[in-house]
Amino acid sequence: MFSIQGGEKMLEGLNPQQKEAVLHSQGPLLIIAGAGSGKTSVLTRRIAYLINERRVAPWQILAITFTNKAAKEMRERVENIIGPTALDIWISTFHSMCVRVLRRDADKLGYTNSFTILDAGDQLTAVKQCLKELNIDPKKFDPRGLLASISNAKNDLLTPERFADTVREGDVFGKVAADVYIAYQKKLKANNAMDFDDLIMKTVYLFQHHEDVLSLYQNRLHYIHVDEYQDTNKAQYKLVQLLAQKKRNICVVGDSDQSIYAWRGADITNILNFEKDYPETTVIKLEQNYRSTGLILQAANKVIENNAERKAKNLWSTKPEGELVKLYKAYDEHSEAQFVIQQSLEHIKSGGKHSDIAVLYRTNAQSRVIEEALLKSTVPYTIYGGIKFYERKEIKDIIAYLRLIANLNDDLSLTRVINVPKRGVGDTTVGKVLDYAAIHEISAFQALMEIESVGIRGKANGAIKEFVLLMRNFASQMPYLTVTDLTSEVLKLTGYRKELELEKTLEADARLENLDEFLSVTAEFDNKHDLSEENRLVEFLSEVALIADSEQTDGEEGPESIKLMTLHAAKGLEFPVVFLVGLEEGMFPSNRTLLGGDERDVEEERRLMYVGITRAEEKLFLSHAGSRMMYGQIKANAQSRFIREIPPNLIDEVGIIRRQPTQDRVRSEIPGMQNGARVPSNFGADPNLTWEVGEWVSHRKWGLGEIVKTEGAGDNLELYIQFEDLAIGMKKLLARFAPIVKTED
DNA sequence: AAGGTAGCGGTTTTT
DNA sequence: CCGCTACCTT
Repeated sequence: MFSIQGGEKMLEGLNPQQKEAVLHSQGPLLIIAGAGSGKTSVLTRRIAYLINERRVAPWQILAITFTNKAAKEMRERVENIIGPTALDIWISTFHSMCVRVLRRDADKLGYTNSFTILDAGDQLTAVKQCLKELNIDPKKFDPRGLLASISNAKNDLLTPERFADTVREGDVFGKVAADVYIAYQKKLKANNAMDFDDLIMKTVYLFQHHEDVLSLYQNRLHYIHVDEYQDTNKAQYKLVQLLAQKKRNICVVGDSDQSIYAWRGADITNILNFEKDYPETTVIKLEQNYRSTGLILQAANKVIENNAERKAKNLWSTKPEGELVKLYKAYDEHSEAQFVIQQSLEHIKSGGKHSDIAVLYRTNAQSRVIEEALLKSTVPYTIYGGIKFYERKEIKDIIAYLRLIANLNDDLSLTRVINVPKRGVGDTTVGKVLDYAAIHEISAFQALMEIESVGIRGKANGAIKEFVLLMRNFASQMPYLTVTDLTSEVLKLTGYRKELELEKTLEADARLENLDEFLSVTAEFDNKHDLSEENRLVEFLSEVALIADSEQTDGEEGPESIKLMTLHAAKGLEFPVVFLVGLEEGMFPSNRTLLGGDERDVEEERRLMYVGITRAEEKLFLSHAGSRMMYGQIKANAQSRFIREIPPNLIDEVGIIRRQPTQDRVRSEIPGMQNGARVPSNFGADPNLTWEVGEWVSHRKWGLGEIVKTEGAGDNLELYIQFEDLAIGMKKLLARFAPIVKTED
């Protein structure tokens, strides 16, 4: 197994720079890997080489990635070279790695080792609760903004106290953020919960304050690899530095031109300054691109050249020039979608596969129009991201139940489920319980256990007693049940499933389906974990918390479908045919960026464009729409500056596709309105009109209806309208607000 | 306590 | 445009 021939084989087909990167096995190594330069091959072969030829034990190697998907792929590829030994290599994302460290030693930081992990939604809820407690008006201080400040502070390794010190005199928002951060962190700790940023920050803190823990990992990990190093934030940077400073065999791979995560704290200077941090660094540049045809690559190079803050680099390729980049100006977003379909069909007709094709856009919302068009076509598709499985209400509910069972003192989960399904325990009751808990410094669940002293009587009292009994039962049964059985029992005994079954609506059925889907997730977990594992439930919950939703579509993805995803989700992937849609000023670069007026933000968007272009292997289609519905209004956007940055000689411009009738447009062609005019949106009926019984009107949402009765006058005029659609029936509307127009009978 | 409605605000991007 | 929230009603 450990043969020298193996070593030669490991270098097979690599260019000199790639070989050097594989063989370099002492000291810091910085690999500047351009798009499509085969960096994954280099990384995997390097790891295999260390094990096979340098006889490094697999468990002495750490490889950090940013997504679970990348970790999985890396593990598979190393395994292909050296066999199952690869399973012992510590390959994981930053976050899973930190969870593993913290599950062992979080008690040293005052948390229990079974702490729960909060997702974005939970974080926001927690912030809102803090605002309430601190009597801060969420309208004046946007909870999302505050959360972003807190998150930034954590990425910069600022504790609440240190963050407060950084707030400048007169910075009102900062002052509030500092107060909220303190309350928020206190709340999380009381709930034994950590958010995503905590996972990294607390691990760094643990290493900095517990020498023994740090040494354990420093001594064990002889070789450390970090993929996508340009995406690391300050906390991640520090973490890597702490781990690597003893053995100093640190290999980082990245491309500053593909840094697209500044908005979540990624600090491009981490990679730019790597050589300063480790003066003995060897730098290897991988500039040969093996992915794209010549003209596509030229287009990418030309676009990225417009960035001022950048280290010069020029990707080259020996591939043929290939086809010109195709540019389509569509009439509107619907014809843009039609264009994608037409071209896809053409690709199939000429012998291509659906799976060759990817449609990339700036924001998830853009997928809707394209999906609607695809639904009516014969083209199979898979959307990545978008509506997220783990963000659905029913899934969050059942997870909250499981969390509560794992930790009865988890107030955040408790408040989520105490009245789901409806038990007659409303806001008022919950408020009293929480007040009582706060005064006595106990958890909400403990307060529920002494509900008599809280002073809740009647229906709520009985419901709470039943709830407490149920939860305690679950908690005591937890060690003997698989996660699947536990989940089924919860759904049954809480009446959650029953309630949905009785609803008999399409929506309820979909929710039930999702719950069944969730049960297959638990079943998969149970297959891999023995009942004797004490912390199974906690383990399951952290696994679920760390899954990125863009990854979870994987299992069920139709192999023969075109793929729709955001540009961010496409990073690291490649496709023979790529559509970049919505290339308009205001869409991409986005309005936020343009209004912000910060040139560095535009540069980040440009890097995103660069990422998009370099995903394409053979064909690249760019498109933009002359007009587009945005926020309910038709907007005409200029073509994106990023298109203009591609030299015209690389572009093959294809004519405008004529507008096609769509249902949306039919709906706006109400008699009496000018064709194409906008349907009233934010305001009600025309105030100059009078409304009489017997007249027919058209309502924006409910369609045609007859006025059967009127009440009041002027601003208070109320119309009783019997709508044609029986499912809608009669409605009472205030004429001043109702989005209605008159029709000619 | 629960259900409905008007008003408001929001849209990046994700571990 | 859609979805969420803060009220208002029952």
